[in-house]
Amino acid sequence: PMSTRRRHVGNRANPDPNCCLGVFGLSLYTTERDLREVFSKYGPIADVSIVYDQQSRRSRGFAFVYFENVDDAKEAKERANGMELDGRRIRVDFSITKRPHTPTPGIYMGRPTYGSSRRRDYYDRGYDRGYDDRDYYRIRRRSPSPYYSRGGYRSRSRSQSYSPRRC
DNA sequence: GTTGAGCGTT
Repeated sequence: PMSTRRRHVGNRANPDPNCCLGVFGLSLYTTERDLREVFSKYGPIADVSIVYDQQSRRSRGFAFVYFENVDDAKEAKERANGMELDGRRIRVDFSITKRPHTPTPGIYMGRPTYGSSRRRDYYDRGYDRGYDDRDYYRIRRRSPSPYYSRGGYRSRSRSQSYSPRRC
């Protein structure tokens, strides 16, 4: 029987819920610090990264916010989508990608190929992807944000047993 | 401080 499972990269219209939110339409003057301040209202943040243009060093106007827990990411997506930030209406959605691509080494990393070398494409291609490396931002995770210890961290409704789905 | 769709290679 054929698998009905979708490809994990997903489609762009309906990204599956996950801990990483893409935030689009940012002002060029919004900083990662600003984003952390806003989004930590919904739960602990693992990381925030704005995407910068390589030459100009300016923000490209979008960013990724990594939550520790998917449920907080869901909540943040609902509440922060359409919010105004630094004079711009921001769009918030689950990210379809998980992390920046690993830079390609630029040299052939596969086995030496003698003669029949259809293998080469296989090895070359694999290097640029990296969408599934779930451990990537584990090692980049910083110490918890100071913001949600100063009272802004929303308490769970009715304090029921709550098992966070971590990512 | 461009006026702006976008899913990333510090």
